[in-house]
Amino acid sequence: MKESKKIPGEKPARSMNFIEEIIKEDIRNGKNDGRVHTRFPPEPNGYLHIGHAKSICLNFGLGEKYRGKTNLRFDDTNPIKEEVEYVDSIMEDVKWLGFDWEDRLFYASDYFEQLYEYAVILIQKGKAYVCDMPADEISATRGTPNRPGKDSPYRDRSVEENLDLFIRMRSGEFPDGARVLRAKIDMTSPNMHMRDPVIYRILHASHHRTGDTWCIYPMYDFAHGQSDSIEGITHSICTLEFEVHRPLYDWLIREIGIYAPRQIEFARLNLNYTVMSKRKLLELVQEGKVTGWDDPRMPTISGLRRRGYTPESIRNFAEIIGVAKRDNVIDVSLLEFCIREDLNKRADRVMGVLNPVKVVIDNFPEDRVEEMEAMNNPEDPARSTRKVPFSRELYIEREDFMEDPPRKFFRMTPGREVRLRSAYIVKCESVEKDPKSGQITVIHCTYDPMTRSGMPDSNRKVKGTLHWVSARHAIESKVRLYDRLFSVPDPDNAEEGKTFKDYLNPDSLNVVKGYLEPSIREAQAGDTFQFERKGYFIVDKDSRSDALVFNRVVALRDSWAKTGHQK
RNA sequence: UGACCCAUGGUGUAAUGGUAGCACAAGAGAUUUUGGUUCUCUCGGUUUAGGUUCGAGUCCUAGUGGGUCAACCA
Repeated sequence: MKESKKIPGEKPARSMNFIEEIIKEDIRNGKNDGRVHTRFPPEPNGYLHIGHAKSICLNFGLGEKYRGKTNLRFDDTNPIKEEVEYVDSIMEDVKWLGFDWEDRLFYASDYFEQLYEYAVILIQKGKAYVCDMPADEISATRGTPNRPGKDSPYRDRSVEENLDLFIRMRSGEFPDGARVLRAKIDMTSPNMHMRDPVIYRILHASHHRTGDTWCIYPMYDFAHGQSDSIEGITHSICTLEFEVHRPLYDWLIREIGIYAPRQIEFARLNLNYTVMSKRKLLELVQEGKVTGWDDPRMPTISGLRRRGYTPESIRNFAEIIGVAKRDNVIDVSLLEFCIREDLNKRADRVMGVLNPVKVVIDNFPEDRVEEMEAMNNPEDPARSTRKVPFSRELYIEREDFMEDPPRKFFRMTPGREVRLRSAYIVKCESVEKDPKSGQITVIHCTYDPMTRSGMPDSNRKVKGTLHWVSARHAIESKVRLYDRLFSVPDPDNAEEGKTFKDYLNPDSLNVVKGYLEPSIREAQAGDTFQFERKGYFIVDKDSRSDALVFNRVVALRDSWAKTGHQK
């Protein structure tokens, strides 16, 4: 049966992923009156990363696509790990990605009273009991995936006793760990999560929102599904590892007798050459392996933002990688493709030399300065042009000159003409070297005055075009060249005796001095540029108008370097 | 000695019993005042064995491989 009936708001561009299929089917069947309501439920115990971005784009994207709603809900049931700093950063990141939860900002802690009442319902139904065993005993009697667990000796307490004990747990009568509330399900279930899971624990800890109001806190399993239910979530989308929780999710909602959302699991994003666990990212931050959660090498959203990734590029990335149930490792080159594609259209071009060697145009008058007109973005002529000063002494990239070049080297070499971008065609006549090191100190050239850009002779065919900057007009600035944080594709998979940190790339950051054309002076933090022939760069927040700081977002594709001729 | 989930080019992801397609990566060429961009082309895939069917990537069974589950974390 092939029905090609379009659901309003649906884009025909891409085929549907399995979650969209499910939603489409639910809409067709009139489930939830055709309503679609999702949520993004982070725990505020760390910064969001690109994997969360996938989930955010999925959940909010579904909301947009099916004209539904998406809530932002903090899953804040563990006061020991959670902090306001994280709440703030998460909201900033979701907003920055371009999503809007409107008036639907929620916290699981908003529901603590309701959740408590749900627990009481369970107790009254004889479906939950207070267990006095210490944590290690509960663990020991839970069995293993292969072996069934054993009933707790407290399993058959009366409803009255359970109620009394639970009330006293709440009132603070017992110390941490003294008792827990457990769901009474089945200690022999093949699913460990159904073996009388703990649903409330005693924690005399101050909560970032509820303060000291509570000393018992619900566990994830007892908070998440019920919160979904309270908010009227129709499709509760989470990652694969929660698949085994789904029977418990459904059981609790059924036993409490409340609206039942549907949990759907998808495969989380993995990226090569990085790590994606909050714990490991936290470790890198705490041990100073990076400068912070927003270090431009981090896969965090704040890190990518500081690196120069745009929200559009990340959303497009999330779209391109798709959504499925099989484990996946995405190649970082796909992420890089997405940002290059985006920045190619929007970043203005500018010339900057990162590893300079001096060029003297011997037949160019010493005191003359010419203003060259350069296009800001050849992809978009509407972006107009700018002036770039040209003078007798220039810098070019040291690797753009070779005295004794390999074949197919199109750049400057003695006796051969090359074009200086937006300026003149020049020819290298001689070089000066440091007698000790043999390193080239000055390249002497002559220029052809008839080949200024725009003149007829400038149409002459020359092999190479080089970027340059007038030495005396150059603006010196700090340029941070970033590379991948890890030197191996799968740092999580450390060999015996090593940890992921043993695979940190020692060359992930290389700070150099850049000599940039003067038009860059106006650049503001957050502005992105293409340094022609080099890559995309963003003005960092550390930048000041008299001391510019750039981060390299990503280098340009370099098909010359790939041939292996280089160096 | 378990339960559950997953299996399509190098990496992702489509194909909803009827021509295995797309993107990235890789390679070749064209264009180019960025060795960028753009354009063209090439390479390369259904985990195995059975079964159902006129027809199977798709359905069934078994195997193999991978993943998840034994916090009072989420």
